[in-house]
Amino acid sequence: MRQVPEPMAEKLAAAAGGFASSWDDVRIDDIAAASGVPRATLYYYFSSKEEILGFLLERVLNDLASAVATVDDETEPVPQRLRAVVRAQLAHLGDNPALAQLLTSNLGKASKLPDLAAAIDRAFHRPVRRLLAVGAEKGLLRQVDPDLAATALYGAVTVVGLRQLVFEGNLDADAVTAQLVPMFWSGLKPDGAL
Amino acid sequence: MRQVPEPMAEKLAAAAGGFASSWDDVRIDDIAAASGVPRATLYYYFSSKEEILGFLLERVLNDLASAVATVDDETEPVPQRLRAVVRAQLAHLGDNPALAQLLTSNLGKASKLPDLAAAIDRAFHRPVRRLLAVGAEKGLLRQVDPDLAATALYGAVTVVGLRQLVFEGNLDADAVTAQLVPMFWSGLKPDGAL
Amino acid sequence: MRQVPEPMAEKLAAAAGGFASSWDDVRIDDIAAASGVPRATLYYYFSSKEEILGFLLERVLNDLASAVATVDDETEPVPQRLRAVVRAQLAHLGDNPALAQLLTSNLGKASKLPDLAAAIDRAFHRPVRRLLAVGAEKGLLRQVDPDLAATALYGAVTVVGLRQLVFEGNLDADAVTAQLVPMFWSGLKPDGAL
Amino acid sequence: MRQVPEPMAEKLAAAAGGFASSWDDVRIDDIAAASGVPRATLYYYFSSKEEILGFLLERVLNDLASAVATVDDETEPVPQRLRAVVRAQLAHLGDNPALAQLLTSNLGKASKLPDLAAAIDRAFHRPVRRLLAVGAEKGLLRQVDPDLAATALYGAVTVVGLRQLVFEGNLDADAVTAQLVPMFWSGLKPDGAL
DNA sequence: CATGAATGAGCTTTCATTCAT
DNA sequence: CATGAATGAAAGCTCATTCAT
Repeated sequence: MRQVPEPMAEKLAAAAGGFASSWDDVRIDDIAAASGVPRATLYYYFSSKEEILGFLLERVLNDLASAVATVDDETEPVPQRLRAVVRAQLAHLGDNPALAQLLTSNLGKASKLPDLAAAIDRAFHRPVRRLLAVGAEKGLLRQVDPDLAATALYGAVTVVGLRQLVFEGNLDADAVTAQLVPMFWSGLKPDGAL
Repeated sequence: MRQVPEPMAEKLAAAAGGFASSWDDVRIDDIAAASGVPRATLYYYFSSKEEILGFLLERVLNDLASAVATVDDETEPVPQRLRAVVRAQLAHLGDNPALAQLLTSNLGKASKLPDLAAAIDRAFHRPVRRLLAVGAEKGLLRQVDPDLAATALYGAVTVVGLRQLVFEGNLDADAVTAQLVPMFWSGLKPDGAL
Repeated sequence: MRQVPEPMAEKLAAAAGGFASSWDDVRIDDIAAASGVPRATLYYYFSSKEEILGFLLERVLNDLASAVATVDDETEPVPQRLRAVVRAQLAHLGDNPALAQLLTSNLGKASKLPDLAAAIDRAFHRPVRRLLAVGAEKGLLRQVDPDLAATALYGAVTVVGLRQLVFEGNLDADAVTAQLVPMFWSGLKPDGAL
Repeated sequence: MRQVPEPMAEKLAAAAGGFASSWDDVRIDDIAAASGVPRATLYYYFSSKEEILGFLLERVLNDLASAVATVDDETEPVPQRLRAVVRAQLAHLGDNPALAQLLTSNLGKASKLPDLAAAIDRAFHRPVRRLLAVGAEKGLLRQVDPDLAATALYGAVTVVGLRQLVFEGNLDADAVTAQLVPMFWSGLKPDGAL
């Protein structure tokens, strides 16, 4: 894969907005037409259609990782940080609905896109995992396996987010955060129960 | 779609074990070869490849719905019922790893398989949603949007379950339940905190 | 490669008449159009374009081998037999000009068509080699390496034959035989010379 | 076609050593990589890929023509001259195995490379044809059509030579000459026969 | 009811070639 | 003079699907 010129990367990312469905249903011709980049030029920069998908997904995941890093203020208390991270992830889903669906619809291809798993980890799991580890260390939260808990949060956040997008058409990050975070923070049990 | 003879349905379900990857990467020939059902015969029963996927997924989801219904003892207290339902879902994932991955990898096709969304709802969302509604009604748990909470649980359960399957190769339903359910029940906050 | 139905084999052989040039300049579409066999059907029977070439060439070489076997009367004296064999080869070239050129133009692909070398041996080299071996054994001709001599005859016959086809447009097997065989039989030296 | 700088010509000729197979299987990129001449630079000097082939083949044929002219001592008797010419042709084949194969594998393109036929004539046919004409004129050899005989010799020499190269890996020009020339000079008939 | 044979439609990919620098 | 970047124009091939038996 050659170094992709930034204007072209942007054209592709913009075009990806139209590829909500399964990547296999998207033809190279569609990508070429939607992005304005000639088919053969795509193959000059990418060596396969799959590599284009990988490029798009990694790009959006890197964006998310940056966004999360930006909002995560280490001077804040852990609960607020957790809320901020989740909110950033939801907001990002809401801002990139098509790419988010593309990501979810193509997790099956993750094995063929080895870097993808790492990018998902960087964008979703790692920030949460670290937060949980720090919190647990300081006694600021219950002892849980940070890995499993981070995965559970990832699943909950993405699935809830996508569901909103699919059924509502848009995603109000604040509203969803307001529901989701307390559920994770305080649990389902009624106040006062064990 | 004609009524599929049960022996053939079982052959297909068994063969599906090999189709972990994206459904589009599976050729009709592969299905025919793996199941022993001649290609043209598949077309006698199904009208398209997609219909085969739908059949397989609905079948496994109906299994799950039954399993969940079986373990959900309405005479038990809500927390135990929640635990039993989650455990049944995880156990089912562990027993049908390939189909579980097939399901997750092909959520993107859900729009083309309208019955699929309903089957997922029956198997995953509805039992939890009802439990949460009942619990909330009786004041047995915190007020949460049952729909959103059920979705969050669905996401957490399936993503954690698949992650175990992919990384560990198998899924210990009891162990994962023991971690996941308290996390949802009591939340992440340390005992005594608000 | 599936068993090719005879009608289709004939359509292909007939169509090959138009493919005098390099095989690489012939597109699958051309073959489909010229033979009336749909492109996809060609791929049902052959697994690659190269396999089609191999099929055509082996077919014509098998024809030639049969023709040679038919005219080679073992009760005749060796010189007459040699003449008959060479004449049959030239006549065959003349009857299948396009395939003959295809054969010669694609010797470079022989390495990829392993059976081709064997078919050439059966059709051209072996009959001559045997004749030379028999003749030499009986003292009916000069001691020569039968292998090399057969190769030399093969080269002379095919190159002369093709040259006639290219420059004259047709090939008079009798006339060419009448020139070529004495040259090989009596040599270039003048009568009486050493 | 621009005047090709000699260093580049040599690089190309050297690189051609790797292109034994059909010219169509050689990509411009391969030529660029093997010769070290950038792809676009090739297009600065040649106007098409075919022109590169033509250049290479004419170059080697001109070499051969020179070599033949050098060894053909007009003061020698015809038989010795014939032997010397054939030996020179075989030696040249042995010294340029890849280009020799390239030439033979691409005779089918001769029609598109009009100069090629002329170059083959100069290198292979003409010297022999002239010798035969001179010999016949002086009664030094049997009356044969010089054109046909020269073609037969060309076919025999090149096919035998290439066969040696392919099967033995190298070509002992003296040994092959020692077998081939007597066969052409004295024929296959046993001494004393008609 | 089941199937082997056949095919239309369309895919990804390749590669010779051009051109701005 | 020389070249990296870019692309138009196919090419080979695949595969879901149909159909005669």
